[in-house]
Amino acid sequence: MRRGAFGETGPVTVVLVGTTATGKSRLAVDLARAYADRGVAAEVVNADSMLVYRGMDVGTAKPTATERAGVRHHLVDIYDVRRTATVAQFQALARAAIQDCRDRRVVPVVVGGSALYVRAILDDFTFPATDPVRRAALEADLTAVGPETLHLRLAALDPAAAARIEPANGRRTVRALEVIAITGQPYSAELPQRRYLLPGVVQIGLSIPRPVLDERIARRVQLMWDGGLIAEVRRLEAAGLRDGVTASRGLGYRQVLSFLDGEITEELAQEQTVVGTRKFARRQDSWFLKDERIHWLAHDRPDLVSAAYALAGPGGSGPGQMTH
RNA sequence: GGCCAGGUAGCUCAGUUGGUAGCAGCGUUCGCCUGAAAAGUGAAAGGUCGCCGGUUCGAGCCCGGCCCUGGCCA
Repeated sequence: MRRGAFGETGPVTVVLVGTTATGKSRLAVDLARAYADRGVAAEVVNADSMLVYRGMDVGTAKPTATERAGVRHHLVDIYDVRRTATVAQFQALARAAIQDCRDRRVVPVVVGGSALYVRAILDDFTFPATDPVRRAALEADLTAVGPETLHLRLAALDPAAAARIEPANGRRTVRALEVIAITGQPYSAELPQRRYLLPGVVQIGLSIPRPVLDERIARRVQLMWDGGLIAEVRRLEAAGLRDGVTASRGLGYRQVLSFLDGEITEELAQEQTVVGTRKFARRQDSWFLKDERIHWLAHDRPDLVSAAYALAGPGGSGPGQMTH
Protein backbone atom coordinates (compact mmCIF):
# COMPACT_ATOMS: atom_id res chain seq x y z
CA MET A 1 0.00 0.00 0.00
CA ARG A 2 1.29 3.39 -0.95
CA ARG A 3 1.76 6.10 1.51
CA GLY A 4 2.87 9.28 -0.22
CA ALA A 5 2.98 12.78 1.10
CA PHE A 6 -0.71 12.73 0.29
CA GLY A 7 -1.46 9.17 1.10
CA GLU A 8 -4.52 7.98 2.88
CA THR A 9 -3.18 9.36 6.13
CA GLY A 10 -3.66 12.85 4.76
CA PRO A 11 -1.28 15.62 3.88
CA VAL A 12 1.93 16.14 5.76
CA THR A 13 3.00 19.40 7.36
CA VAL A 14 6.72 19.50 7.92
CA VAL A 15 8.01 21.79 10.65
CA LEU A 16 11.68 22.62 11.01
CA VAL A 17 12.82 23.96 14.37
CA GLY A 18 16.04 24.53 16.31
CA THR A 19 18.09 27.45 17.48
CA THR A 20 19.16 30.31 15.32
CA ALA A 21 22.18 29.90 13.03
CA THR A 22 21.67 26.22 12.72
CA GLY A 23 20.76 25.97 9.04
CA LYS A 24 16.98 25.65 9.13
CA SER A 25 16.29 27.95 6.22
CA ARG A 26 18.77 26.15 4.06
CA LEU A 27 17.36 22.77 4.91
CA ALA A 28 13.85 23.99 4.20
CA VAL A 29 14.75 24.90 0.66
CA ASP A 30 16.71 21.70 0.13
CA LEU A 31 13.84 19.67 1.46
CA ALA A 32 11.38 21.44 -0.79
CA ARG A 33 13.60 20.61 -3.76
CA ALA A 34 13.85 17.00 -2.63
CA TYR A 35 10.07 16.83 -2.71
CA ALA A 36 10.01 18.47 -6.13
CA ASP A 37 12.48 15.90 -7.43
CA ARG A 38 9.98 13.27 -6.49
CA GLY A 39 7.13 15.04 -8.15
CA VAL A 40 5.59 16.55 -5.04
CA ALA A 41 5.28 20.30 -4.73
CA ALA A 42 6.49 21.87 -1.49
CA GLU A 43 6.59 25.46 -0.26
CA VAL A 44 8.19 27.15 2.69
CA VAL A 45 6.12 28.86 5.35
CA ASN A 46 8.11 31.22 7.53
CA ALA A 47 7.48 31.24 11.26
CA ASP A 48 10.03 33.79 12.32
CA SER A 49 8.95 37.11 13.73
CA MET A 50 11.65 39.10 12.00
CA LEU A 51 11.72 37.63 8.52
CA VAL A 52 8.29 39.10 7.95
CA TYR A 53 9.79 42.56 7.63
CA ARG A 54 10.66 44.08 4.31
CA GLY A 55 14.16 45.44 4.23
CA MET A 56 15.41 43.48 7.20
CA ASP A 57 17.73 41.22 5.28
CA VAL A 58 21.31 41.38 6.47
CA GLY A 59 20.50 41.41 10.17
CA THR A 60 18.08 38.52 9.92
CA ALA A 61 20.27 36.41 7.66
CA LYS A 62 17.24 36.20 5.42
CA PRO A 63 17.73 33.73 2.58
CA THR A 64 18.46 35.64 -0.61
CA ALA A 65 16.35 35.42 -3.74
CA THR A 66 18.98 33.20 -5.29
CA GLU A 67 18.97 30.87 -2.34
CA ARG A 68 15.22 30.68 -2.49
CA ALA A 69 15.09 30.30 -6.24
CA GLY A 70 12.33 28.03 -7.35
CA VAL A 71 10.84 27.56 -3.92
CA ARG A 72 7.94 29.72 -2.95
CA HIS A 73 8.15 31.30 0.50
CA HIS A 74 5.12 32.42 2.47
CA LEU A 75 5.10 35.14 5.11
CA VAL A 76 8.43 36.68 4.24
CA ASP A 77 8.63 40.42 3.52
CA ILE A 78 4.98 41.03 4.24
CA TYR A 79 5.25 43.84 6.80
CA ASP A 80 6.57 47.35 6.83
CA VAL A 81 9.05 47.86 9.68
CA ARG A 82 6.68 50.22 11.44
CA ARG A 83 4.07 47.56 11.84
CA THR A 84 3.91 45.58 15.07
CA ALA A 85 4.01 41.84 14.63
CA THR A 86 1.89 39.79 17.00
CA VAL A 87 1.52 36.08 17.64
CA ALA A 88 -2.21 36.12 17.25
CA GLN A 89 -2.06 37.72 13.84
CA PHE A 90 0.74 35.51 12.76
CA GLN A 91 -1.10 32.44 13.90
CA ALA A 92 -3.95 33.28 11.54
CA LEU A 93 -1.66 34.07 8.64
CA ALA A 94 0.42 30.95 9.04
CA ARG A 95 -2.53 28.66 9.44
CA ALA A 96 -4.08 30.17 6.35
CA ALA A 97 -0.85 29.68 4.41
CA ILE A 98 -0.64 26.07 5.52
CA GLN A 99 -4.25 25.48 4.60
CA ASP A 100 -3.68 27.12 1.26
CA CYS A 101 -0.79 24.75 0.56
CA ARG A 102 -2.81 21.73 1.48
CA ASP A 103 -5.73 22.80 -0.62
CA ARG A 104 -3.34 22.89 -3.55
CA ARG A 105 -1.77 19.57 -2.58
CA VAL A 106 1.48 21.28 -1.76
CA VAL A 107 3.54 20.19 1.22
CA PRO A 108 4.07 23.11 3.59
CA VAL A 109 7.52 23.24 5.15
CA VAL A 110 7.23 25.49 8.17
CA VAL A 111 10.51 27.00 9.31
CA GLY A 112 10.23 28.07 12.90
CA GLY A 113 12.54 30.50 14.56
CA SER A 114 10.11 31.90 17.06
CA ALA A 115 9.10 29.07 19.36
CA LEU A 116 5.91 30.68 20.55
CA TYR A 117 4.86 31.30 16.96
CA VAL A 118 5.44 27.68 16.08
CA ARG A 119 3.38 26.45 18.97
CA ALA A 120 0.67 28.96 18.31
CA ILE A 121 0.39 27.57 14.81
CA LEU A 122 0.52 23.88 15.63
CA ASP A 123 -1.13 23.58 19.01
CA ASP A 124 -4.44 24.66 20.40
CA PHE A 125 -3.87 28.32 21.16
CA THR A 126 -6.69 30.78 21.50
CA PHE A 127 -5.77 34.37 22.09
CA PRO A 128 -8.12 36.63 24.03
CA ALA A 129 -8.85 39.91 22.28
CA THR A 130 -6.76 43.02 22.52
CA ASP A 131 -7.65 46.68 22.71
CA PRO A 132 -5.15 49.30 21.60
CA VAL A 133 -6.63 52.02 23.76
CA ARG A 134 -6.68 50.07 26.98
CA ARG A 135 -3.32 48.64 26.15
CA ALA A 136 -1.81 52.08 25.68
CA ALA A 137 -3.29 53.28 28.95
CA LEU A 138 -1.88 50.31 30.84
CA GLU A 139 1.50 50.75 29.28
CA ALA A 140 1.48 54.37 30.31
CA ASP A 141 0.65 53.26 33.84
CA LEU A 142 3.46 50.78 33.71
CA THR A 143 6.07 53.39 32.97
CA ALA A 144 4.55 55.82 35.41
CA VAL A 145 4.04 53.54 38.33
CA GLY A 146 6.32 50.56 37.76
CA PRO A 147 5.61 46.86 37.38
CA GLU A 148 5.29 46.03 41.08
CA THR A 149 2.46 48.47 41.67
CA LEU A 150 0.68 47.24 38.59
CA HIS A 151 1.14 43.71 39.79
CA LEU A 152 -0.53 44.62 43.09
CA ARG A 153 -3.49 45.88 41.12
CA LEU A 154 -3.65 42.57 39.30
CA ALA A 155 -3.38 40.66 42.57
CA ALA A 156 -6.47 42.46 43.82
CA LEU A 157 -8.46 41.70 40.67
CA ASP A 158 -7.23 38.21 39.94
CA PRO A 159 -5.05 36.58 42.59
CA ALA A 160 -4.62 33.39 40.60
CA ALA A 161 -3.25 35.19 37.57
CA ALA A 162 -1.03 37.37 39.74
CA ALA A 163 0.41 34.29 41.36
CA ARG A 164 1.55 33.00 38.00
CA ILE A 165 3.23 36.22 36.92
CA GLU A 166 6.44 37.60 38.39
CA PRO A 167 5.86 40.99 40.02
CA ALA A 168 8.71 42.44 38.00
CA ASN A 169 7.29 41.26 34.71
CA GLY A 170 5.45 44.35 33.54
CA ARG A 171 4.71 42.97 30.12
CA ARG A 172 2.71 40.00 31.27
CA THR A 173 1.03 41.99 34.02
CA VAL A 174 -0.17 44.56 31.50
CA ARG A 175 -1.58 41.89 29.23
CA ALA A 176 -3.40 40.18 32.10
CA LEU A 177 -4.97 43.46 33.16
CA GLU A 178 -5.92 44.21 29.58
CA VAL A 179 -7.68 40.89 29.11
CA ILE A 180 -9.52 41.23 32.40
CA ALA A 181 -10.66 44.72 31.46
CA ILE A 182 -11.94 43.54 28.09
CA THR A 183 -13.56 40.28 29.05
CA GLY A 184 -14.50 40.91 32.65
CA GLN A 185 -13.22 37.42 33.27
CA PRO A 186 -10.14 36.25 35.14
CA TYR A 187 -7.06 35.93 33.01
CA SER A 188 -6.75 32.19 32.81
CA ALA A 189 -4.49 31.89 29.80
CA GLU A 190 -1.94 29.17 30.20
CA LEU A 191 0.22 27.33 27.74
CA PRO A 192 -1.86 24.55 26.21
CA GLN A 193 -0.86 20.92 26.01
CA ARG A 194 1.68 19.90 23.45
CA ARG A 195 -0.84 18.41 21.11
CA TYR A 196 -1.15 19.09 17.41
CA LEU A 197 -4.31 20.69 16.21
CA LEU A 198 -3.50 19.76 12.62
CA PRO A 199 -3.13 16.18 11.50
CA GLY A 200 0.07 14.91 9.92
CA VAL A 201 2.55 17.24 11.51
CA VAL A 202 6.18 16.15 11.59
CA GLN A 203 8.52 18.30 13.60
CA ILE A 204 12.21 18.03 12.83
CA GLY A 205 14.79 19.75 15.01
CA LEU A 206 18.35 20.60 14.05
CA SER A 207 20.68 19.98 16.95
CA ILE A 208 24.06 21.57 17.40
CA PRO A 209 26.62 21.50 20.23
CA ARG A 210 26.75 24.73 22.23
CA PRO A 211 30.40 25.57 21.54
CA VAL A 212 29.87 25.11 17.83
CA LEU A 213 26.74 27.18 17.91
CA ASP A 214 28.44 29.99 19.78
CA GLU A 215 31.18 30.09 17.19
CA ARG A 216 28.69 30.16 14.38
CA ILE A 217 26.80 32.99 16.01
CA ALA A 218 29.95 35.08 16.39
CA ARG A 219 30.88 34.40 12.80
CA ARG A 220 27.40 35.16 11.56
CA VAL A 221 27.29 38.49 13.37
CA GLN A 222 30.67 39.37 11.92
CA LEU A 223 29.30 38.58 8.48
CA MET A 224 26.34 40.86 9.14
CA TRP A 225 28.66 43.68 10.01
CA ASP A 226 30.77 43.03 6.96
CA GLY A 227 27.64 42.68 4.91
CA GLY A 228 26.45 46.18 5.69
CA LEU A 229 24.14 45.85 8.67
CA ILE A 230 24.79 49.41 9.74
CA ALA A 231 23.87 50.74 6.32
CA GLU A 232 20.75 48.60 6.37
CA VAL A 233 19.73 49.98 9.75
CA ARG A 234 20.31 53.53 8.51
CA ARG A 235 18.08 52.82 5.54
CA LEU A 236 15.37 51.32 7.71
CA GLU A 237 15.68 54.16 10.18
CA ALA A 238 14.69 56.50 7.37
CA ALA A 239 11.77 54.19 6.69
CA GLY A 240 10.54 54.45 10.27
CA LEU A 241 12.31 51.60 12.00
CA ARG A 242 12.33 53.48 15.29
CA ASP A 243 8.54 53.57 15.25
CA GLY A 244 8.38 49.83 14.80
CA VAL A 245 7.75 48.28 18.16
CA THR A 246 8.76 44.81 17.04
CA ALA A 247 11.33 45.49 14.34
CA SER A 248 13.33 48.04 16.32
CA ARG A 249 13.98 45.40 18.94
CA GLY A 250 15.36 42.75 16.64
CA LEU A 251 18.78 41.43 17.49
CA GLY A 252 21.39 43.55 15.81
CA TYR A 253 18.91 46.27 14.91
CA ARG A 254 18.41 47.41 18.45
CA GLN A 255 22.14 47.44 19.11
CA VAL A 256 22.99 49.32 15.94
CA LEU A 257 20.31 51.91 16.70
CA SER A 258 21.88 52.34 20.10
CA PHE A 259 25.26 52.81 18.44
CA LEU A 260 23.82 55.36 16.01
CA ASP A 261 22.46 57.23 19.01
CA GLY A 262 25.95 57.40 20.43
CA GLU A 263 24.98 55.36 23.47
CA ILE A 264 27.50 52.62 22.81
CA THR A 265 30.51 52.10 20.58
CA GLU A 266 30.24 50.15 17.37
CA GLU A 267 32.42 47.45 18.86
CA LEU A 268 30.12 47.13 21.86
CA ALA A 269 27.10 47.02 19.61
CA GLN A 270 28.56 44.06 17.78
CA GLU A 271 29.53 42.32 20.99
CA GLN A 272 26.10 42.84 22.48
CA THR A 273 24.54 41.45 19.35
CA VAL A 274 26.60 38.30 19.71
CA VAL A 275 25.77 37.91 23.39
CA GLY A 276 22.12 38.69 22.81
CA THR A 277 21.91 36.13 20.05
CA ARG A 278 23.54 33.56 22.27
CA LYS A 279 21.00 34.18 24.99
CA PHE A 280 18.23 34.04 22.46
CA ALA A 281 19.44 30.62 21.37
CA ARG A 282 19.35 29.38 24.97
CA ARG A 283 15.77 30.61 25.25
CA GLN A 284 14.85 28.83 22.05
CA ASP A 285 16.36 25.65 23.46
CA SER A 286 14.23 25.96 26.57
CA TRP A 287 11.16 25.67 24.35
CA PHE A 288 12.31 23.11 21.84
CA LEU A 289 14.29 20.70 23.99
CA LYS A 290 11.34 19.77 26.11
CA ASP A 291 9.04 19.14 23.17
CA GLU A 292 9.14 15.37 22.84
CA ARG A 293 7.41 15.44 19.50
CA ILE A 294 10.51 16.78 17.80
CA HIS A 295 12.74 14.40 15.84
CA TRP A 296 16.28 15.65 16.25
CA LEU A 297 18.93 15.53 13.55
CA ALA A 298 22.52 16.70 13.90
CA HIS A 299 22.83 19.95 11.95
CA ASP A 300 26.00 18.79 10.20
CA ARG A 301 25.23 15.26 9.22
CA PRO A 302 26.16 14.74 5.60
CA ASP A 303 22.89 13.08 4.73
CA LEU A 304 20.80 15.74 6.42
CA VAL A 305 18.39 16.30 3.58
CA SER A 306 17.67 12.65 2.97
CA ALA A 307 17.41 12.01 6.70
CA ALA A 308 14.86 14.79 6.98
CA TYR A 309 13.06 13.52 3.94
CA ALA A 310 12.97 10.06 5.43
CA LEU A 311 11.18 11.46 8.45
CA ALA A 312 8.85 13.75 6.60
CA GLY A 313 8.35 12.17 3.25
CA PRO A 314 6.63 8.98 2.15
CA GLY A 315 7.34 5.99 4.29
CA GLY A 316 8.84 8.06 7.03
CA SER A 317 7.66 8.11 10.58
CA GLY A 318 5.52 10.73 8.89
CA PRO A 319 1.94 11.51 9.69
CA GLY A 320 0.28 9.54 12.37
CA GLN A 321 3.17 10.14 14.70
CA MET A 322 1.07 12.06 17.11
CA THR A 323 2.80 12.11 20.42
CA HIS A 324 1.44 14.37 23.08
C1' G B 1 66.97 52.57 36.87
C1' G B 2 63.58 56.25 39.81
C1' C B 3 58.54 57.96 41.02
C1' C B 4 53.16 57.22 41.00
C1' A B 5 48.75 54.14 40.44
C1' G B 6 47.02 49.33 40.54
C1' G B 7 46.87 43.82 41.21
C1' U B 8 39.66 41.14 44.99
C1' A B 9 34.33 36.17 41.10
C1' G B 10 35.24 34.40 33.76
C1' C B 11 35.29 40.27 32.81
C1' U B 12 34.75 45.52 34.92
C1' C B 13 34.96 47.06 39.68
C1' A B 14 33.11 48.16 45.30
C1' G B 15 35.00 47.13 50.02
C1' U B 16 33.13 51.75 55.60
C1' U B 17 37.88 53.57 61.42
C1' G B 18 41.98 46.27 60.69
C1' G B 19 36.82 41.61 62.97
C1' U B 20 32.86 35.70 58.70
C1' A B 21 34.25 39.53 51.16
C1' G B 22 29.63 42.63 47.46
C1' C B 23 21.14 41.71 47.32
C1' A B 24 27.35 44.95 42.73
C1' G B 25 27.15 45.41 36.91
C1' C B 26 28.21 42.14 32.70
C1' G B 27 28.88 37.09 31.43
C1' U B 28 27.65 31.73 32.59
C1' U B 29 24.05 27.91 34.03
C1' C B 30 19.06 26.62 35.00
C1' G B 31 13.83 28.02 34.96
C1' C B 32 9.16 30.83 33.56
C1' C B 33 6.49 32.30 29.27
C1' U B 34 -0.95 33.09 25.27
C1' G B 35 -1.94 39.83 21.07
C1' A B 36 6.24 43.18 21.12
C1' A B 37 8.34 36.57 21.80
C1' A B 38 15.14 38.11 17.96
C1' A B 39 10.48 40.41 23.35
C1' G B 40 9.77 40.18 28.76
C1' U B 41 11.20 37.96 33.36
C1' G B 42 13.00 34.74 37.98
C1' A B 43 16.76 31.89 40.46
C1' A B 44 21.52 29.81 41.17
C1' A B 45 26.63 28.82 40.83
C1' G B 46 31.43 31.26 40.75
C1' G B 47 36.60 34.39 44.96
C1' U B 48 43.45 30.40 48.63
C1' C B 49 41.33 39.00 48.20
C1' G B 50 49.25 38.65 43.12
C1' C B 51 53.26 35.75 46.12
C1' C B 52 56.30 35.25 50.73
C1' G B 53 57.18 36.87 55.57
C1' G B 54 55.93 40.19 59.77
C1' U B 55 52.76 43.12 63.38
C1' U B 56 48.01 41.78 65.80
C1' C B 57 43.51 37.86 69.73
C1' G B 58 42.27 38.80 64.47
C1' A B 59 44.69 41.59 57.92
C1' G B 60 41.70 42.33 51.42
C1' C B 61 42.64 46.45 54.53
C1' C B 62 48.98 48.02 58.61
C1' C B 63 54.72 46.93 57.80
C1' G B 64 58.84 44.65 54.76
C1' G B 65 60.45 42.02 50.46
C1' C B 66 59.45 39.93 45.73
C1' C B 67 56.57 39.26 41.06
C1' C B 68 53.20 41.37 37.37
C1' U B 69 50.38 45.50 34.78
C1' G B 70 49.63 50.69 33.36
C1' G B 71 51.40 55.74 33.43
C1' C B 72 55.11 59.53 34.26
C1' C B 73 60.40 60.74 34.67
C1' A B 74 65.34 59.47 33.32
